[in-house]
Amino acid sequence: MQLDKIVAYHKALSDPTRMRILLLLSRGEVHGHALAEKLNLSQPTVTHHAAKLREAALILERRDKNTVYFKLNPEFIQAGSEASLKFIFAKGVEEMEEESPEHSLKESVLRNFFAKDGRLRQIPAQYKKKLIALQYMVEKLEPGVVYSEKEINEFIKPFHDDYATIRREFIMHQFMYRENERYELNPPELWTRWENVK
Amino acid sequence: MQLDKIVAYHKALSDPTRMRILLLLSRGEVHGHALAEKLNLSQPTVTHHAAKLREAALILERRDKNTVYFKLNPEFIQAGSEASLKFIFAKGVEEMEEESPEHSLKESVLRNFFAKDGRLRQIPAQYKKKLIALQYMVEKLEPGVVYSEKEINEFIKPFHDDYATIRREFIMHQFMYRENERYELNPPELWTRWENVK
DNA sequence: TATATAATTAGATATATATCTAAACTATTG
DNA sequence: CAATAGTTTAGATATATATCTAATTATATA
Repeated sequence: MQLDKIVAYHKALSDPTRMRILLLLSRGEVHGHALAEKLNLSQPTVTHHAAKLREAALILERRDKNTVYFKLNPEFIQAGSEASLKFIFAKGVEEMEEESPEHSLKESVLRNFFAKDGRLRQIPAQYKKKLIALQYMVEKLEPGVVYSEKEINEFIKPFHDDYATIRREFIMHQFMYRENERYELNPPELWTRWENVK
Repeated sequence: MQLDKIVAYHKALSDPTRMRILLLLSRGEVHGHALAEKLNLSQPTVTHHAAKLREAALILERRDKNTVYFKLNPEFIQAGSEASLKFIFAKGVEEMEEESPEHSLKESVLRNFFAKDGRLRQIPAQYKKKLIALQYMVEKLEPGVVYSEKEINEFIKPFHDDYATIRREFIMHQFMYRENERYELNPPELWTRWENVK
């Protein structure tokens, strides 16, 4: 299920009146007039909420003579709940897409911004290019190792004198995280990817 | 969990931006600035959504220097989902409360509105009393039996001549339901209870 | 065919909320 | 202490929505 559906599901359930309607329906079919009566609401208000619940497929209806009977659609109520959890906890299911022929950009940045001795001539001003340069450097750090701020500074200095700015950018774009002066590489899934920049 | 909490839970999840924040957090801690950047939103907007998620206890925060890191609170995300389903499907858990000393009212209505031969002198105008009279009659029907409209009319006639009105009231207040001219008693949990009338 | 009943639609109103910019606050750093 | 960076607060705006009354539609009944 995709974002919109899941949001619609929660929107349908995010109103106390609609929740009470569902509770009333849990004992069996109830018609519109009876709902209005039991909730102390006008019938148009019930129609309004019924429409919302119907759009989210949380209730079913049948008509007999003039009267419309509502009942729960339990499968969909449950399904929405499950889809929602799956969506949130779907760690990295859908993010490992492209890695496409933008290699060319990467190569040109590495060629143009880094000298033969490996020093960074200047910090790229263009966002995409800056991310490429940062990622290039950060990939030379050891995953899992905890660095002190001083060690990070020493690591950066051979690339560029303005180690403070670069260290900050490492944090800013999620290449690293920091806790009590101690720095550690983030898993690559967390990095802000230049491939994803519009 | 009570209504308000459950509604608050779904409200927190009923916005696409907040859903995307949770998705980003599912890979690990992310700080506010990075969220704003990845979602293309201003930082105040991120603060706004973070507050909503925090109020619903769906995320946790830690501060390091100037930076606030967010992460999921998975237990509460799951708990809300479960509580929500339990609430909706809690058939009749909490509705079997009172049955209190209002017996007096019931007795007085039965005494005053029904003659010794069992006929209903008149349909009570007062809502509460009308419900008492209707329930008294309807309790003489057999649960599970399917009646034709004609049979219902014949059943009512000994009580009162205006069987059409009374038959309609049976449906209206959920004592019975109707499908294709066939009438059947509803389970008592569905009846509109005079005990619950304000 | 006229009346009655249940539901829906239309339109109005009031409240809520998602977003932004600008200003203020809180640490951190030089 | 001055400047910087990340966050939060305040205030404005635009959109969404829960509710109501009045009018309309749909179906049933006399």
